[in-house]
Amino acid sequence: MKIEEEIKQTAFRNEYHKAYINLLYTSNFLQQEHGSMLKPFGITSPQFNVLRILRGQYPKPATVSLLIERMLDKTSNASRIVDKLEAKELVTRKQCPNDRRTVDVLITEKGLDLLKQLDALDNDNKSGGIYNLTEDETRELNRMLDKIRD
Amino acid sequence: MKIEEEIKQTAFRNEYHKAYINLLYTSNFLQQEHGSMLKPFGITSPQFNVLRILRGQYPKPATVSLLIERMLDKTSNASRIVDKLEAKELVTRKQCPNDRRTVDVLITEKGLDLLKQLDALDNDNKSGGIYNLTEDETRELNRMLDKIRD
DNA sequence: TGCAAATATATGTACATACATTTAATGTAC
DNA sequence: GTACATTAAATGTATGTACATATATTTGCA
Repeated sequence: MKIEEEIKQTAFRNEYHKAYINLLYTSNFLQQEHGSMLKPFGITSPQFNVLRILRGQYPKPATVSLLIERMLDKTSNASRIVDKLEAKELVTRKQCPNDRRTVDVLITEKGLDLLKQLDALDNDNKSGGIYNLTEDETRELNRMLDKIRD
Repeated sequence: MKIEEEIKQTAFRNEYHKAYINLLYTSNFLQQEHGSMLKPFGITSPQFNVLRILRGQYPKPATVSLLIERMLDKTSNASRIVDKLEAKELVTRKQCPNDRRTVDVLITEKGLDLLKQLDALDNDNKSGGIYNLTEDETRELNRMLDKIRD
């Protein structure tokens, strides 16, 4: 559906304004879809992102700083997301002996298992959303998005 | 900066995955920029969006349902955003006499003034962000985003 | 050495989001 | 015209975001 119909606005100031709204709206759309996919598994989207970063490091631990550096939303509160993951026993947290200011966060077996389940789902789901684009369009989209943030 | 450098990830599973992350990241980037522009004026981004919808209706009032229908994030909580705007005297709220379930929300003079100030800022700021694209690119971006949500 | 600056994480607060539930008013079927 | 479903808005609760501040530790340098 065209963005005009989605938010029932017939006219935008110009093509740029429309693209701006469209970008935000589409991002929300994708995040909500992803969120409802994760819901049955008892984690939220930010929690999932942190788990994936931790798997990328595994079997090494990650510090909270490293998580912040790699999270999509840099200003979010990594400490509290790790709190939630720790409560679900998907990660462990212990003070690092070398530098007692930092904390070693490590994904658990349970966390790795959960991600494995979700990987399987992802592989079965290569249609819709971003997959509506051709590979060429996807490359073009990446180029334009990088340009927007320049 | 390329998305790989932004989140310090050297490899993505494929171009689609990269575009997905890039879309979410760029949307956050734009929203944060916009949020800090609004901050000195004492309103948040969702509050601003509601004000704009109300100006679009002015001098007619809008119901909360209409706000939800037109908001970028459909699942957000319009009632509570209107609470905040009412506390700042940017909108008024009164029960509708025809249908006593609904509420008439109306932007105040103070609200209209605030938007006018922000309009001026917007006009002085037609560079950077989405304006890094050419107009052709912008049309192409709109087309691709609509396709993603199909 | 001693002490200020820098760093790593955690905490506090206001606001927003996601989603379930509640309350009140209206519409509709019988 | 009463009973039940529907609709509109508000409220409750858990989580996340944005930003300021606090606490502990380490670093660096006078």
